Amino acid sequence: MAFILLSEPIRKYLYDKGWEQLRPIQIAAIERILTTDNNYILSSRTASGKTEAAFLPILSKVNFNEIGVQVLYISPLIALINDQFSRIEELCKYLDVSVTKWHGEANRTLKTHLVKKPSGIVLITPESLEAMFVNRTFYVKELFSNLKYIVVDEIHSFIGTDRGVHLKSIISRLQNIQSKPFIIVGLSATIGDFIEAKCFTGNELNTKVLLDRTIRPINAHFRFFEQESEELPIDLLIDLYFEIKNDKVLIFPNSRGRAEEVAVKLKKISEKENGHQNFFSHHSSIDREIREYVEYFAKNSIRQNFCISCTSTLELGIDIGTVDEVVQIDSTNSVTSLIQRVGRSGRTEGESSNLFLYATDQWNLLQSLACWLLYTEGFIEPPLRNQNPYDILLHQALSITKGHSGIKLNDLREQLNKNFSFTQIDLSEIDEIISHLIKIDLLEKLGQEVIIGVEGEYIVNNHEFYSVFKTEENFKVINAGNTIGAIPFSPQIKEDVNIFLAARIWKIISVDFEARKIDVIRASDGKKPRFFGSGSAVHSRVRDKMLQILNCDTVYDVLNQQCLSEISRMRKDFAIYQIQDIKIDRPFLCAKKNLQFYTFTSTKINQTIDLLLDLLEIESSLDDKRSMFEFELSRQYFLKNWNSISKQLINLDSYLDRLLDKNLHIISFSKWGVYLPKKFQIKLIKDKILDIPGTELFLNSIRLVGDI
DNA sequence: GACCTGCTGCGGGCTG
Repeated sequence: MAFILLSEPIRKYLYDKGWEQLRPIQIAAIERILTTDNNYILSSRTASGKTEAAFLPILSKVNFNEIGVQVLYISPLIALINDQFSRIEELCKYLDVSVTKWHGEANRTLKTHLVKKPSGIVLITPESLEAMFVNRTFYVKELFSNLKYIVVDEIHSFIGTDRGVHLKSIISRLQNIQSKPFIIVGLSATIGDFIEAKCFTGNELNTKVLLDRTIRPINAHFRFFEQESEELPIDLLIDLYFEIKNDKVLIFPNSRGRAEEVAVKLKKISEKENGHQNFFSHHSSIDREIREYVEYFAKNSIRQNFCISCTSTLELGIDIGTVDEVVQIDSTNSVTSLIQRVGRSGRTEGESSNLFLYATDQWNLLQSLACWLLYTEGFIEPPLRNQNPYDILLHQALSITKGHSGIKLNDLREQLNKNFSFTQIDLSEIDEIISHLIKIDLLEKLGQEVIIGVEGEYIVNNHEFYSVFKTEENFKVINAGNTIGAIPFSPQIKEDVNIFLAARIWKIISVDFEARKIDVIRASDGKKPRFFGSGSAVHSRVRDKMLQILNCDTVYDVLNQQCLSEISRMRKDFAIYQIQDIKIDRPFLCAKKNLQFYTFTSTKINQTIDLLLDLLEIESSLDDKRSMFEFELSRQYFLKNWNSISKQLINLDSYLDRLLDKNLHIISFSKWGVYLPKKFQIKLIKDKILDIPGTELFLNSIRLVGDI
């Protein structure tokens, strides 16, 4: 059925390709896209043919003889655009349709060709679209006012993020210049909840989800090697080496520094054992060319084995070919992340694949097991709902004003008000934000018009303006004129120190603070580089599961003997609290020197409680990995205050108000939030860092058990 | 001891 619906050239393409059958998601997509005008979210795991599922029917349906770009493909990564370009171009040869890459590193001459004769398909990033709206408002209309389809790849990576709100706003602005609305097709990995995904099109009711839940059978193996120093246990590395030496492997050690440590040390072991030398590291601090070489090597090594030690740079769908095994060292912070990483292995249809989960301490073992169990139960964290994106609205207000080279105040208000990315924000709030922008000279009012103000010019004319996320400042690492990568400054960076980078060892020869350059030469021993960063939040379901594991006697067959005995040691430790009901009982211990309180709840709720304790001037320290607070107080004093803590939630606004006076740093997580009126900064902090309703529910339902 | 993502316009120098 599906095959017959496709146009003649597309059928020829399939025939030439020798595809004997289409995948389920492709059949469903072809039938629906070709026979309805709905928006669609195509959801299935990595490498299940989602790109073709979208493009086979779209290319069959669209008449490319019309003037203007007909199909716009939006991707979160340049690397993905380059990957997809060759696939889409191959398809388009059958139709005589032009395909143009448009991103910061794409060929300018080809971009100019497109502007002269707008047609066919364009592959672009959200930031490049933003830049076009800002600098070439006229071209946006010429190019994109006759669009038929927008395809958003890896849409899950945008959902619940600032970048997603930004992209939604851009799509809304594009929809505004059409005479007939375009259709949106989102491509997504398996996600927990589709409401937010559907909202991405601006028309939830008219957006349908096509879901292929088929998952590959995974054999999980847990291992435990306690880490006693700063470095990974050598036993762990040796055990790991013998597990992976004859395979194609991805290792996720959770940080850039550790990724380097793992790559360098495994390579050393392999040297001794006369094994292969294809050990690489892959993360944001490694130069793009070197990363591309690693990806190229992996994709093209049919016979040779390899091992890439990486961070989340290899979580998204960059094509690296077949991977036999995935190794996770210490726990992911979410089930979502675990699913993404597992999805990278065993790309051959019907084959089961191996997952090794190493832990270097008890709490990582417990969290890792909790994530794995939730994964097997089918739980996935629901995406965050960004209810109050005042900061992104502010950014878009500047973008629209700059793009129009001045705009009537009423038009600006109206454009922001009808933008479907900001439906939660009232017109009166938009007015307040615009007035504030005028007050701080980012905008200037001239009669009925607003233009970019004196202070605003610095902001909008900087290339940092096109993105809504912040980036750390880096020092370039250079060896004999070749860039190895770029790392953020840390006290460790000084002459004569040896560091790992790009799976090699380097000695720092000189540091140029002015030019932000580090010169290095090869060395034979050293230490992993240090990186500082903020962590990500753990969902309360993961913490619930951790407590549940501690409070039962199930013997999990994925655990080896060592892991089992660690878990039973923890169970023994927690048995003293005599937990009856894991939903409400939370362990409380009066130790020799301090009080300990285990919340077993989400990172956000912990952070909110931490703030409430500050407000009450109760000194405490939060260890979020253990989900535990420690206090150096008497039990009586703590309990007296604890009972009234939830009442303090109403004082949070005024407390945050005072905090913002003292310390602007607390809003610095938001690139554009720093320019908002204080009232909105407070709302933003409550929305993004804290969880007020969750904390209220938590505090009102739990019961302390143990030394009570 | 905690991740990742993107980037215009303009001018100068060089090549064919």
